[in-house]
Amino acid sequence: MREDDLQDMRQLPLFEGVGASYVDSLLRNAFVQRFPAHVELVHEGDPADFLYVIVQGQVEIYAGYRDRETTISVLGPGNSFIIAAVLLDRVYLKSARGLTPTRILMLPAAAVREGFAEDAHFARALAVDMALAYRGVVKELKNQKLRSSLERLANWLITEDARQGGSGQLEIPYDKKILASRLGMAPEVLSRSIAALLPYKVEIRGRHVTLHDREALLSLARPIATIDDPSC
Amino acid sequence: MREDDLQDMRQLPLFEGVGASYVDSLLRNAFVQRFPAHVELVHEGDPADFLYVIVQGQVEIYAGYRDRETTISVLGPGNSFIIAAVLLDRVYLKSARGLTPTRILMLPAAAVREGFAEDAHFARALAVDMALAYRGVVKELKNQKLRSSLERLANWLITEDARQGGSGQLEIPYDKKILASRLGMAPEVLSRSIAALLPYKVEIRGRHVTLHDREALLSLARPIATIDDPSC
DNA sequence: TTTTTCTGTTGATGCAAATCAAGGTCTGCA
DNA sequence: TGCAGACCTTGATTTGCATCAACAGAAAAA
Repeated sequence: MREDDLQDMRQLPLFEGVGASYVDSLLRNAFVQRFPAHVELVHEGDPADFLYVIVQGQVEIYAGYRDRETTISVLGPGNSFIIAAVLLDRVYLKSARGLTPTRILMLPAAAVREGFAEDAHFARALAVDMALAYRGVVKELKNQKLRSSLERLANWLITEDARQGGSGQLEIPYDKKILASRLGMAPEVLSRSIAALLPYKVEIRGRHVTLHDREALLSLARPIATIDDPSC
Repeated sequence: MREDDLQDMRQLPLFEGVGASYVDSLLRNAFVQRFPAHVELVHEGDPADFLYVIVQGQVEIYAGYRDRETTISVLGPGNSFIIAAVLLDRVYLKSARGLTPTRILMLPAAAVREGFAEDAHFARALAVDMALAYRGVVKELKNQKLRSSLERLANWLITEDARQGGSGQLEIPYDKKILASRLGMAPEVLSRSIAALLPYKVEIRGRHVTLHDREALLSLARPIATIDDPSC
């Protein structure tokens, strides 16, 4: 790994609070890989050989069944994926592919498991990461089981707006068909749901969204902390 | 805590591989509580004051939104719940109530967090438990997003049969309306789905189920390891 | 016991969302 | 510049599931 790559990697949230010398010993066994867009990085059912950390680009986490496919989440720089499979030494439950060209840090699974046993700070960082991921999925399961398509979209818009600064102006960060899959609906339904938000003063042109009346949208969406608050 | 209670607690999977003296020091701050059926043990949105471990009885984990409610899972003896909230010192994302009278071990959250930092074996046990729980929710999310009601029921029957010994004879371990909520459907839909399984030689009388033709049911359900295999 | 309440089934109906189909728009590329 | 192939939208139709309603049977309470 090149020296300036190393510099970048040390800053990753996963290594926060972990001793510098230990981070470096982990990184010595790791490598950074570039992948073109649309390449499958991980396939569900395969043994978990690596822990992946995104350095650059967007990664879609998805899963398939029969001829169907659904997006579980879309991750960006700083996010890691499949910690649980690595820790338990089992197969991946989800697949992953880059939506853009990506730069990915790959940590050999065995080194991560050893790290968990040897360095308490690293163990804590892994556990915190996993706990956050766990709560994320629980929220998503509640989102799916308790809400209609329109409610999911409305709440996504509000949450995403907040994440992008809360100005009422936001960009959908990926294709609409990916968003539809993430929200658990067919692309056609997303199109129609967007149209259905017109009375709530939501304007969508391409990927750019303007929320002209946040109060109206809020009264439809009715977000609650235990589903929608990312800091909760 | 009484001495024979202590004996029971030391056997819990959560303490497997953890030094006996450390387990005892944890248990000194803990207590075992009995609750009558239908009592709410934990309410979503409340701060996580305790880690709960089921000693006896069944506990329904559920969540609400507006006037709706859904069952996330039903847990039994040996299972713990809300590790992630305790570890992160955040609020519970789900509520819990006993379906039967229960006996619950309650570990103060602060002690658990200290334990994670102080005892590497306990930290590992917690992390493994959390990783398994995480993978369970991921599977459930896939189950919800990728399958129809009928497919979910068919796969549940197969998995539950395997869990109960694989004899083709099984008992539904709780009310059908709880099962319906767990499977993400209205009780009426469960009734009709059961009727729809008649051509597949599934016989249901009350809570007792007989699978007369597992092959036929398998061809409908089409289970896959990354959703249905509990050991994966 | 009788009465009441709860659980589960069945029928009728309405709605949400998937599917099928066609056309328009944008993008990358020859 | 023009074409091929995406992405997205809109319309028509079907399907899956929820809802409403009524009732039977079982369990709990009087």
